[in-house]
Amino acid sequence: MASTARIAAMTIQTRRERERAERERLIVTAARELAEAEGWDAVTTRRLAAEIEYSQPVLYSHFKGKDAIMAAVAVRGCEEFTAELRAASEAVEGARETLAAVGEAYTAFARRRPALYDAMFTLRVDLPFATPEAPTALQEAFGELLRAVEPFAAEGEEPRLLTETYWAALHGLVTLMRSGRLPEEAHDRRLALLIDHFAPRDTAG
Amino acid sequence: MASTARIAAMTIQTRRERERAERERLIVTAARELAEAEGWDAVTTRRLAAEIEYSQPVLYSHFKGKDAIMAAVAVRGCEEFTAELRAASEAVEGARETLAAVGEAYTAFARRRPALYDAMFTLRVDLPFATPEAPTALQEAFGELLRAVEPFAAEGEEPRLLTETYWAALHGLVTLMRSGRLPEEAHDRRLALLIDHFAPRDTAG
DNA sequence: TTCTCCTCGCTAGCAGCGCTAGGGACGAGA
DNA sequence: TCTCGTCCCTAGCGCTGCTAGCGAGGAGAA
Repeated sequence: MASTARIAAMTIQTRRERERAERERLIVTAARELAEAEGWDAVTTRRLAAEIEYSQPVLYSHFKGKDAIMAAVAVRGCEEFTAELRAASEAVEGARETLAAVGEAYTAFARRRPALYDAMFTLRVDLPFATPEAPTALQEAFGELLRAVEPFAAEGEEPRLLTETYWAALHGLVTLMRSGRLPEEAHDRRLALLIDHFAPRDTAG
Repeated sequence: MASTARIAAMTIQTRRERERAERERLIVTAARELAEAEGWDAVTTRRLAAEIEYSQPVLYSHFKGKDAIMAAVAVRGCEEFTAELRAASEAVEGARETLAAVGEAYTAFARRRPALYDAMFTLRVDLPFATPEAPTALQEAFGELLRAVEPFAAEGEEPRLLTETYWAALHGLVTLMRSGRLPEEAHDRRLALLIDHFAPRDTAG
């Protein structure tokens, strides 16, 4: 009896935990969809609560605050992002082609999923970066960039730093364009220039 | 009599316009100082109104809204920014050294005046960019960059596009670092790598 | 000089934000 | 069946950007 009672208690608890986890996923998905559809400004706690058909305080029983929800969306986004970079790099042969493919995949992702990109790389969000505690997905995304850039690190250049620089350049292109500070129409040519300068046509590829 | 009356009216009107202009400058300066001291989040209309010792609605008689105030701060910032880039480029000789000096001045400005930099290049602000209507100061800043990058445009490369690309790279370095996504400590080395890739050591400079 | 009008800056308030305190319903376990 | 504990909701706080509408005070006319 005692054992069945404990088993029953455990199953109930298990079910509750399962339901809670499900609801948490629901929150993250809703936040992401709302952000992608109408931008992060439209993602208010009230709106999000209405979307998941719960009251506002429920959000705070899952996440510390709005930032934490955005961070969760960002982590999910990183997984997709990594997959796309990987697919792009695996679809081509040669170091130069890989660098180009990754660069194109990067900017394409940012333009296709601006809200996701912002959560990951633009907005202030309490996610650890560039430390061992950084989310795995994030580290893997950086790893994909690293694999593409590494072949072009000259003697004595640290591949990590070169990758960070390439990443920064891609990020700059994307953000300046998205904020209207660079005209969209020349994006492909700017990207080509960038790639040319990291992978000169007469070397390595 | 009629003419003196009209002259008197004109001087009164002139004085008022002068006072209005002065107050407008006061608003912009206060906004800038507050932003530099405590960040843009601290620049609320109430706080700003208190700072200039007027009530909130006065702000709206000068500017359409908070965004317009930030845009005004940004324009002022551009003037300083341009001056710094110019000073940096004039202080050195040689194309490569100029490119490096401008790059360093750029990132140094962004790190020393983060609030100003954000208003100019990061935050959403209704300033026209990359069009003939863009503020003169902005166009001059770009011109300084262009002068530095131009010598490194290869045959058939458009200097404007190459400049935009270099700008984007600098912007990416700065923003990723400022948001904690790139470690500060390696900034100089990343910047050096970037410059190396835009001005190869065995050419032009 | 007096009166009228008009300009200008104020008080007060709106809708919406992120976030939280506290109570009430409902189910679990005795 | 009763009690206890969990969970979620209502209501509200202090803040945001922004605005309507009034009242004082100076400008211009008589």
